[in-house]
Amino acid sequence: MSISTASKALNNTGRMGDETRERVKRAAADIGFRPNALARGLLSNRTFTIGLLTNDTYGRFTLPVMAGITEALVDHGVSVFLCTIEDDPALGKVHVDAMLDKHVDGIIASGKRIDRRLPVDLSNLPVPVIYAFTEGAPGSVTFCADDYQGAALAVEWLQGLGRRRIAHVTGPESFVSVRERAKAYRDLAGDRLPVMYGMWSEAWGHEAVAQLWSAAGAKPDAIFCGNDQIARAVVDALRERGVRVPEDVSVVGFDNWEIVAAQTRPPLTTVDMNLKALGREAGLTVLALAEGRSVEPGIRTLPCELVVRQSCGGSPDR
Amino acid sequence: MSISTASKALNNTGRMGDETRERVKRAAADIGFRPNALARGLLSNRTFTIGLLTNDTYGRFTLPVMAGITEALVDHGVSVFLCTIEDDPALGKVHVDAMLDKHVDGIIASGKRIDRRLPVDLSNLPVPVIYAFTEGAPGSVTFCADDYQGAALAVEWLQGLGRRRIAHVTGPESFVSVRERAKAYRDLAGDRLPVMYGMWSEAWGHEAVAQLWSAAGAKPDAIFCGNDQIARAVVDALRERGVRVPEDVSVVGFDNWEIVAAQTRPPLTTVDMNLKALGREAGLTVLALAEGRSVEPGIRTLPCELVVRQSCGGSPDR
DNA sequence: AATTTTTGAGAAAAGCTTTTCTCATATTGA
DNA sequence: TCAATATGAGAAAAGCTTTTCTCAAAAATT
Repeated sequence: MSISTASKALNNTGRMGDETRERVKRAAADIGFRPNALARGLLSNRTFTIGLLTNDTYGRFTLPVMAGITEALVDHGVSVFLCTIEDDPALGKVHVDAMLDKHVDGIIASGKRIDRRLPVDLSNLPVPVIYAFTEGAPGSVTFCADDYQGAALAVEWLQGLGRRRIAHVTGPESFVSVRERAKAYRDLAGDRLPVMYGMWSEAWGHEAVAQLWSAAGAKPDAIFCGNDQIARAVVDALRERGVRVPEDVSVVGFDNWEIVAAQTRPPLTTVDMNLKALGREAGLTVLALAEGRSVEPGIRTLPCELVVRQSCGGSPDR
Repeated sequence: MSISTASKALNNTGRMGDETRERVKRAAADIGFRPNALARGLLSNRTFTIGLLTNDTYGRFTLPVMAGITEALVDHGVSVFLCTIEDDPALGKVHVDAMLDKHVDGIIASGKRIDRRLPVDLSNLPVPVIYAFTEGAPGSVTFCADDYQGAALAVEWLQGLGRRRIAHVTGPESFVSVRERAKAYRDLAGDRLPVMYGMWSEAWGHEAVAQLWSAAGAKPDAIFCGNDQIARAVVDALRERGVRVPEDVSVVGFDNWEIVAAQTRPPLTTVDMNLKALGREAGLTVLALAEGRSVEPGIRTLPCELVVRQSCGGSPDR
């Protein structure tokens, strides 16, 4: 039995008798033959390997993205190198070089905010690069969540529950995500209340509630928060003041960070950015690029969805 | 110029004139030559690639471990495949097979608790396997944190601050980690107070405080918590009751989960399991195994350390 | 029955390095 | 000056697949 015959039998290629083909396959299965992906890659220029590059140390955003990528690609036999580069360009270069040496089929760049570049140069690489939840190079394909739409979802939900004095407590104005969300808030909730920019911390949530409740005049009946950590703090601060959530005030978060949203009392209704779906799309897209299919460049925006828990009233609570 | 001469020049091997060697190196640098790791691996049976397998979806434990592995191995040119298998054996097999096909030099199995196996068979693999923060197969090398020592650190710290009625609010007794920590607590703090087993949730932290403060008799002057989430809830619950932390009661957590420990008011003094160091050791160990060096099997326990913030009093607070 | 077509299987090359061996030239010593 | 040694460089094989080409035997056609 020649090597080439065996190869053709196993790959269902070439011409040969059905009986021979079967016999080869059986023998291969018997001895547990697994073709060497390296030799294969050497020939085909495909390694069924991609790299995921991120500066998101805690994995808050990158892990869901990664889960989506893996889910989409594992069926295609693709494995993923995860490289967490803090904000160190030298380290970034080392990792990228390592990936290139290993001939990854493509690279997905990700991060912790959509308006910052990774501290590493990904232009003119010999492999396709696509961006997911981080700022992409011009002319590249970039995936990100639709902050405006997500925020609109939140505000409309509050309005649908009859809330009319909705406050918006959010992160630093320097984030585009923050500005997008604030824009949706202003467009929909009017501008009776100013947007409260601050920090991504619980401390700011407490502080914001203190400001709102110490101001003169009518208090808000709903607070739309820029992320779940702020929302959690807001809920805690309200409880400490004896304000009931959701009876007196509805609170919506952003991110659907399980670990925060589900542990808050009451659990947070919050906007989910569908990062897993984003990862899935990104994965499928590098794969397409790697296979030589062409893909329209540009920014692809994926819709968010609202996860309803109990911090607003509405359906899943009493 | 022959290919073999070039190879020898670049690898500083073989005999040749210094001038030739230099010339080759310069030329290689000029054209940006990078040796193909696949061809290299085909020959040397080393791919400078390892797999990290985990069922820890949120990356709470695995990400620090991964950071350690990467940190230790990136200098050796090793890249890491991250495979998150929920608790799905089929998915696990797919991922392991994919890694084997790609001829990883070794596999590190990790997880979210040290007394559960990953739902996948890693015995009789053609590559070395080591375990980090998950239960290993008999005869394997396993790394884990020293729960007893970590807990002792916490209790002794409280005692050093003059606390005498120390309570222990922790997770489910089914976890060995919980039992180990409880053992240290009992050995050191005596058994005036029963260990309070419960769940890994904030709800349990609140509940436990309610139980402690509704019981008759003297109240605790310190609470050693089984993890940071419980600790956080305990701190919140105490504050709600008007009990001052750390003036009236000191609280220690476990895990040093930044995102919880640092956001708690006051920030938590807590035990850090040094997962990054654990990852580093694990990485270096697979590498050793991959290079054919022999390694003593068994369970290696790495010491925890106490991270002092403000929830106990003591140094970094007023 | 002789020739053409079809069919099945093997040989060889390619993909990129590294390593071992061989060989020609330069150098040293007698 | 001639033989023996040292030195530098190239040829070839190996590592594992896949693909293209070649070729012999079987089948079909005239």
